[in-house]
Amino acid sequence: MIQPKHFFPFDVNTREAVRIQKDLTQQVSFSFPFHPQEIHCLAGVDVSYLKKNLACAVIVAFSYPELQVIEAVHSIKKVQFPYIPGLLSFREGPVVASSFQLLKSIPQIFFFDGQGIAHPRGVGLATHMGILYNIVSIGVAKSLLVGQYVEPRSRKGEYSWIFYHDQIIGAALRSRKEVKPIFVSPGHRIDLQNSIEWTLKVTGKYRIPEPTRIAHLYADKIKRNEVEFREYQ
DNA sequence: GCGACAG
DNA sequence: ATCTTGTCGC
Repeated sequence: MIQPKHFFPFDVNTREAVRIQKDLTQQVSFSFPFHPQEIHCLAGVDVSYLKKNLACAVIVAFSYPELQVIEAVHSIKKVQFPYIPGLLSFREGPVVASSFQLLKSIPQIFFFDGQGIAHPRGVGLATHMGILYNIVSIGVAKSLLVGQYVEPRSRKGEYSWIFYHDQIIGAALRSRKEVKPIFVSPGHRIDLQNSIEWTLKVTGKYRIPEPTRIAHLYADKIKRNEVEFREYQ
């Protein structure tokens, strides 16, 4: 299984959380460790809520390029941290960590529902988890947290940079024609250009890339107790 | 002080 | 994130 460098920090307050992020931001890497040809397994991570403070983290692993589901795991856990823009990982990180313990596959790229480095301190959920597990991660958010961008052209695949403090931190990517863009930024061990390219490679006819979209659908099944207990592979 | 603000 | 059906439009 994929082991974290250390256990996810818990019982931290806002000040400590910010301190941790400022420390983590210096550990981000942008060098992709794989040859495009050797990518055969990807994953999508999504967190939803069964009740006000009862979260469910889903991780779905896919074969690439077929994008067939190889494995799907989930864990349910009470969240102990409030939702504060910029500190999402301290709220959802613990549940995601629980799901990681159940994952047997070893995805080479993880897509997260949230920001990568397009964050006030450069450490969004994707980046934080990426560093903690030393995995390749990409942040794919449905809305912007920080920065400014000009509307990208309407064709699928078009994108514009997201600027923050005169720095390019991500891209507003048109994942589907005529539809609101998604906000892509490197999580860890990957650069922006590759983040955009890989996101497009796993994007079909929907605005949300398949990994994250399917993970979200699994969460819906769980809410309706329609979880399939079939063992994958 | 005011407004912004991932999921 | 979540509460929620049909409906307008490319």
